[in-house]
Amino acid sequence: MSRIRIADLLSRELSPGSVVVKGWVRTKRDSKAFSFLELNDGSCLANLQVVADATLPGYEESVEPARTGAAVEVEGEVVESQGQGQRWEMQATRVTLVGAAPEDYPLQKKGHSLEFLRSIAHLRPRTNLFGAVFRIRSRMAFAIHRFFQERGFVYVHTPIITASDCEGAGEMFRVVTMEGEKVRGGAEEFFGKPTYLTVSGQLEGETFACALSNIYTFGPTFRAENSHTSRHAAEFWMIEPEIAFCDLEGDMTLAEEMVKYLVNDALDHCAEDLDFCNRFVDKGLLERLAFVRDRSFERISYTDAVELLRASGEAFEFPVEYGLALQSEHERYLTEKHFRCPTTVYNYPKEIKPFYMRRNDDEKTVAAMDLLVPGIGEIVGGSQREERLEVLLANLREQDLEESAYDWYVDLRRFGTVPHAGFGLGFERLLMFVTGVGNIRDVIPFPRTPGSAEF
RNA sequence: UCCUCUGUAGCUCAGCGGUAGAGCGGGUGGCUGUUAACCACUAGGUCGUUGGUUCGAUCCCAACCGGAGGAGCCA
Repeated sequence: MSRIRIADLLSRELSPGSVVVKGWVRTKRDSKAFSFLELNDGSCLANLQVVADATLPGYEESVEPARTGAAVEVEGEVVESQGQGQRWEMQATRVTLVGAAPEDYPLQKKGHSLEFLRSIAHLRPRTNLFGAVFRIRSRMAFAIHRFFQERGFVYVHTPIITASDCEGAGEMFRVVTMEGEKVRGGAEEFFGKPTYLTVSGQLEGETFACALSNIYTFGPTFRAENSHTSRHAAEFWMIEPEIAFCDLEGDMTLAEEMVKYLVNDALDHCAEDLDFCNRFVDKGLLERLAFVRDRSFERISYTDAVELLRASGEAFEFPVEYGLALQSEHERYLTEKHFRCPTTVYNYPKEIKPFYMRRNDDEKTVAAMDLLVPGIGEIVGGSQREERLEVLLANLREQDLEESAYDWYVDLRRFGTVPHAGFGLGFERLLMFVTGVGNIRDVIPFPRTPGSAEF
C-alpha cells in the first residue's frame, strides 16, 4: 500500500479508504482503551488524528512509545471523525514505530520562544510556525521563477566568487585557499588575485541583459557587514532582474508588479499557512496582504519626499535635508504613517548613490528607486543604469574607482549600448513581509549572522 | 562599530544580601472520543563565566561570554 501525504488526505471530498501515512507525532493523548496520535508529515499545517485502539497488535511496542517527536508509519481506514475539530481521522489497523524520540526531545507542544527555536534550528522545521514559513518560502521561490518565466525572462546564474572588490555594496568575505593552517596568498592565490563572495550579481547580470534582453538572477549573496538587526544576515538570497531597453519607469513598474504578483500567489496558494501566521504572528497580516494586492502603490520623488517629511511636523531624530540619505525613521514615516502602503521613492541625489546609476537631465539626481514596505523598509533597490560611455567613465573617476577593473563592464557601453535598468529584491525581506515574521533569522533555514554560523 | 536591554529547572518566567519558587514540559498512577485534554503524586537547579565588595553574593560592583532590540550599512 503506497503512502499518501496528509495534505492530500485531508483535502479529499470522499474517504480514500485504507491508506498508509508516515510522519512525526506532534502529541499523543492516551486513554485506557485507545490513544489519539496527532501526526504531521510537513505536507501541510494540519495534523492527522490517528485513533489507535489498545487492542492493536504490538500496541505496547509501537503506540505507547510514540510520544512527541517520534516517527511512525500508520496504516488504517480514513473515516469521518466522531469528534469536533477535524473532518477526517484515521482508524489505525497497524502502527509501526520508525524512529523513537526519547523524553529529552526539546520541542514541547506548547509555544516556544523564537530565540529558543533558533538554538535548535535543526528541529524547528517541525513546529507549526517554521513549517508554515518554509512552505511559504518554497512557494515564493517557485512564484518568482514563474513570474519571470511567464514574461520571457531568462534565468542567469551569475558567479558566487568574484574578483570585483568594489561593487559598492558593503564589506565582502575573502575567498582563500588553505595550506594546512596557513592561508595561501600573493602570487600563490588560487585565482591569481584576491577574490570574494559576491555581494551582487548585477554587473554580470547587465552583460546578459545586453544580449538576452530580459534576465533575472536568483541566488545567495554575502555581506560581511557587522550588522546586528532583525533585517540583516551575512548570507541571504537575492533576486536581480535586468531589463534591456528599459528606463526607470519600466523598472519601478516591474518591481511593483512583482511584489503584487508574489503577494497574490501567496494568498492563493498558502492560505492555510498564512492564516496561521495571521493568528499567531501578526493579526493584521491578511488584511495588509489583501490591501497590497488590491491597491496601487505610491510613488514619490526623493525631492518631494524630503519636502513632505520637512512639512510633516514630525520630530525626527535625524535631520531631513536635501542631499542626505533617508533614515529608517523617515522611510517608516512615509510607508507607515503618511501613505500607509508600499511606496517607491525615486530620483535620488547622485552623491549618495553608486557610479552605475544613470544621471538624470537635471545633473543633480540619478534614476534610482527604492521600494519601501511598511514594517520592514527597503525591500527593493534598483536603478536605470548609466548607458552613456562618457558619463560612466566620468562617474568612475569622480568616485575614485579603478577604471581598468571595470573594462568588461565599460565595454557594454562601447559596443551596442542600450538603456537598461534593474533591481534587487531581498528574498528574506519579502518573506518577512509576506509572513509577518519580524526577524530575518526566522525566515531562512540556517541563519548566518555576526558571531553565529551554527548548523 | 556604537547605544539599550537581558542571562535563575528541559521551556517561559517570578524572586531575594542569610538553606531556591511557579506554570508548562518529563516520569508514575488514574480517568475520559480526546484535541494547548483532565486529576493526583514525583524527579529535576554550581542562579552564564571569572574576579571583587561583604561575616555571608543567585542578588551589589567590574570584566568577559552568550542572547535580543535599535542605529549605521544595506537587501
